[in-house]
Amino acid sequence: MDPRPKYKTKQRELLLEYFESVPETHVTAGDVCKYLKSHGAGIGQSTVYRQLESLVDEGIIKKYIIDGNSPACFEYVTPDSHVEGEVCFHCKCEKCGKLIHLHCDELNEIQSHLMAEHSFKLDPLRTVFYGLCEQCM
Amino acid sequence: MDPRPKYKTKQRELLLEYFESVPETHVTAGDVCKYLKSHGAGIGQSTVYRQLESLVDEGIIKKYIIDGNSPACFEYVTPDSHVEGEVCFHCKCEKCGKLIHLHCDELNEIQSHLMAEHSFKLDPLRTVFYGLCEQCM
DNA sequence: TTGCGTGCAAAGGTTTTGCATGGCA
DNA sequence: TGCCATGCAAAACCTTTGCACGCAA
Repeated sequence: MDPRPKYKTKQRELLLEYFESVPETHVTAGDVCKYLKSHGAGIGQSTVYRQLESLVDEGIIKKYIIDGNSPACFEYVTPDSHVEGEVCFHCKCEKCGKLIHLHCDELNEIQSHLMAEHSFKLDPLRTVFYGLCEQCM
Repeated sequence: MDPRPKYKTKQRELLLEYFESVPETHVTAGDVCKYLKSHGAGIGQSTVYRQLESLVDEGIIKKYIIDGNSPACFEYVTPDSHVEGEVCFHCKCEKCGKLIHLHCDELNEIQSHLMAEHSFKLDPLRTVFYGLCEQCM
């Protein structure tokens, strides 16, 4: 969006390192704080929140709002997912609360279908499928 | 699903009346409290939250999470969207807030697909597709 | 040197919970 | 009568903000 000038700080590097070390994983702001603290590299929580916001703006990580009351989830956007344009969908079990994320081509068709037939541009970042997982059924 | 409504209380009726009086509108828990209070029928806020949760479970109202930090929105689901045997999906425009009801066989395939390929039992009552409507695109 | 980034603590706002009381069936 | 629902206040929770200090460029 806007190429805002950024300082390269130690805290920012630590965050990036952490995210790169856990690809395909949803982490919360609290997770980040706890992890860094337990590794002797504690960062102030306000810094974590502020950096997360920046990284989202820059498109380096993605923010997911799974549920209004649980904390927001962040996930590293691997460089090759830009190329493939792969969409990630999320399923949340209403019973056990488990979060499942799907990379499925067939589900991508939902987007095309909604766009073509219903003129609706689906936002995979916000949309979550609720239901029951295998164990809870 | 499960016979959720147990008692018919005055507070529950007030809430239902209110929602029926403002169809096609999204209101927050705070709006409900304020409205009822200004009409001489104040209800404890915990009751409001607890009833809202029940009504959502029963499919009478829908809950929308537009943004993680702003309060959740609720909206009355009109009875005609409860056409028998038909599954109703909901799309919510993130920009103008418009709610779109979809009765589409193709979308029913999503359920089958999720069940067959991902062992996930989709709950159409709870699930909302977020995105942008035609006008807002 | 400039001014953004950081960290601490405190505030902010929404939602949940504990517990005694009240009301439906 | 037996439970469930209610209401109040307080707690819990995530996130943001104010302000002084530190650090990158």
